[in-house]
Amino acid sequence: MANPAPELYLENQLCFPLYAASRLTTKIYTPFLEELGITYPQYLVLLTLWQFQEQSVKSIGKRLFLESNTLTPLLKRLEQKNLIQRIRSKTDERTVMITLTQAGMELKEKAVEIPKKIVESFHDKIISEDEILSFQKTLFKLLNVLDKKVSE
Amino acid sequence: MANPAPELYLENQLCFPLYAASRLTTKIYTPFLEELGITYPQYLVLLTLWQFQEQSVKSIGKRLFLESNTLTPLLKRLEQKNLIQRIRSKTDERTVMITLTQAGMELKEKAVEIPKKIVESFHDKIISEDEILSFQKTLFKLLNVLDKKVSE
DNA sequence: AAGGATTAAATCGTGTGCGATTTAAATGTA
DNA sequence: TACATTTAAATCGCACACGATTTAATCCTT
Repeated sequence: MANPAPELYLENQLCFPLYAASRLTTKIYTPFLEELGITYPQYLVLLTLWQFQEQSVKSIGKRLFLESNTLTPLLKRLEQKNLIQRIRSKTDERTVMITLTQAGMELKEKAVEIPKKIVESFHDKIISEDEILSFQKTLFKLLNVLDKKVSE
Repeated sequence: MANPAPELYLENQLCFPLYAASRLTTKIYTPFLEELGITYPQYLVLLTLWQFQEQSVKSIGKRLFLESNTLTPLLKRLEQKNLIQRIRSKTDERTVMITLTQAGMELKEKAVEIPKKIVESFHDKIISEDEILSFQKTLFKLLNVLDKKVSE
């Protein structure tokens, strides 16, 4: 038996390279985010707030595919860093609204530099701009399909 | 100011959809892996052992882009489930060799069914087979570039 | 052969992820 | 209006990830 079960080979998987690439890209972000004193998931939460302003925990979760069990502690950490405020809604006491503090809003100015630096550090001729764009397109399509599958 | 800093939009990021898609695909695997009594990272370790046989912790880490701080506790859990053995090498006492137990080898027969089931559950006409293949190709290229960048 | 440098695992602490459950508020319906 | 149902956060426990450090063994150079 030369090579049984090639369907189980790492290089034939889709999930494994997604998993590995996700972790490695996070690693690329880390030194830049350390300068802002935040982690990658915390950065994602701030991205949603910078882009969409005040939001409930639920709403942030929908955008990032996360739930309160992950977000609540993470948001408390952002609150302790004085970047956000957590305020229980008066009209519906079940929901907690998240708003940026002044410091949270100001952090955006520093964050704007990050994507540029990341892209610069990626001047690698192995992958063309076009290839990345069509890759990104499929990635978002995949994300959509996965989201539907998971919530079935 | 209509729409400041579009470079910070979630939909313009590459890392975010990777992060989300990775987590969602893991979620798709979970119910299948639960039947085998293992987690997704544990499944990946078993994949390397099924494919490449006996290996050191280091070697498994190279293939999965993980280090001993993650692998050691994970491997101890696999050992407790009686799926692998951890044996310190006689020729180089620094390295720990990981081998499959009989139960670990036999689990492969069950695992072979998983990729089929996943693919089946993905019969979604939004993404063609070709698109997935070229996506996978770019993904592995990206993984390569990232790995180089990270280890710089 | 001695001693510093390197290497492989392990350990430690912090921060996610997430399934499952709990708590409390709002909603729907008889 | 009562009361079951639904919903939003929070809580709990477990398993990763990973930076930083420690421990022990091997290698390298003189």
